[in-house]
Amino acid sequence: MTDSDLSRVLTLERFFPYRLSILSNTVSGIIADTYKDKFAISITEWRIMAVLGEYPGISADEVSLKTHIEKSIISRAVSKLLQRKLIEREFDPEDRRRSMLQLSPTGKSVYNDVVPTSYEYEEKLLCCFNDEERRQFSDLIDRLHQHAGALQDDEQHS
Amino acid sequence: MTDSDLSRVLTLERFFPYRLSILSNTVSGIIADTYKDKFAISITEWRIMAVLGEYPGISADEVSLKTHIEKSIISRAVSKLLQRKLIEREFDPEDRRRSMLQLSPTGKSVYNDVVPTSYEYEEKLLCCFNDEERRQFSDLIDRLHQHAGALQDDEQHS
DNA sequence: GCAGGTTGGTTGCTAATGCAACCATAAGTG
DNA sequence: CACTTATGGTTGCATTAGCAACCAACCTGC
Repeated sequence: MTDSDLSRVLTLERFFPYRLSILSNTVSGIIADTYKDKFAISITEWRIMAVLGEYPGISADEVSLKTHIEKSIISRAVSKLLQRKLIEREFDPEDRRRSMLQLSPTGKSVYNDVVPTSYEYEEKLLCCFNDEERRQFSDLIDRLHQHAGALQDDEQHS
Repeated sequence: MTDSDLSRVLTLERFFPYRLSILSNTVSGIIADTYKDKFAISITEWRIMAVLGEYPGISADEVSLKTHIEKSIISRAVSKLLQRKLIEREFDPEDRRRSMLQLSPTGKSVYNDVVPTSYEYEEKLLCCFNDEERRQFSDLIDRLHQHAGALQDDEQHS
C-alpha cells in the first residue's frame, strides 16, 4: 500500500485498450479529413457508402451488421444520403419492409474519388512496416478481434 | 472498369483503419461494462480518474493532454465528478487559473476496485498471444502510433 | 502599469450517439 | 383464419461530443 492509498496504479499510456483507442482515433481521424473537407461526408456516412460499393443492393439491416453501426444511426444517415442523392433506395417487392440500397451515379463518382485516396493513406500509414510486419500486425489484429468477440459473447451469457 | 461503374472496390473488412476501429470499440466496450454497471462511470470519466490516480494534483489541461480528450469535455466531466465527490479540486495559489485535481477518498476506493479488474481483463484479452507476440503487438502499435502522429502533423502544416 | 497577447477553464450551440418504444410487414401456430 | 411472434425500419428522447466564443488570470514589452 502506497502513501497515496492506491493499492495499485494503472499506467494508462501502457494500457492496451487505451492505446488501441488512441491509435484508432488518430488513424480514422486523419483519413476522415481527406473526404470530410472535399465532400462533407462523415465517417459513418462513408462507411455506409463503402459497404454499398462492395455490396450493392443490400438492406439497411445488412449495412448495420457489416459496419457495426446501430440501426437507428443507419436509418438517419441513409435518409441524409438519400436527400443528398448519394445513394438510391428501392423496396424489395418480395418483402416490402426490406430496403435495397445502392450508390447513385453521384455516389459512385464520390466513391471512385475517395477509395484511391483511402488506399493511398493506408499505404502511407503502413509504410513504416515491412511485409512481414504487416502480415504479423494483420494476423494479431484478427486473432485479438476474434478472441475479444468470444469474450464479449461470454459476458452476455453470464 | 467494372459494369458497376466503380473503378476500384474498397474491402472495408480488410481496411486497416476500419479494423482498428472495430477492434478498439469492442475492447473498450467490454471493459467499460465492467465498471459502468457497478459505479455508473463512463469511459471518459474513468480515463480522467485513471490519470489522476497516476498523477495526483495535475490540472484539467494536463488531464486533457494525457487523455487526448477535448478540454470542454474534461471541464464538464470534472464538474460531474466533483458533484459525485469522486475527485477533489483546489486552485494553484501561484496561478489561480490552474486547478489541481486529485481523487477523493471515495474516488480512490473506486479506483482501487476498477484497476485490478481492468488489468484482469487486459490479461484475459491478451492471453491469446504468447510473450513474443505481445512484444511484437506492443511494438507495432507504438510505431504505428508514432508514424500516424507524424503524418497528422504533416497534414496540418500543408 | 497598462495594452496586447497567452493560457486555463467554462459555457452555448449544434450535431451525433444510443437506447427504447414504436409502426408496418411478414412468418409461424393453433 | 385469427393470434402471436419476429423482423426491418423509423422516431422520440436523453446523453455526449466537439467546435467556437468567451471570461478571467497571467505574462510580456514598452
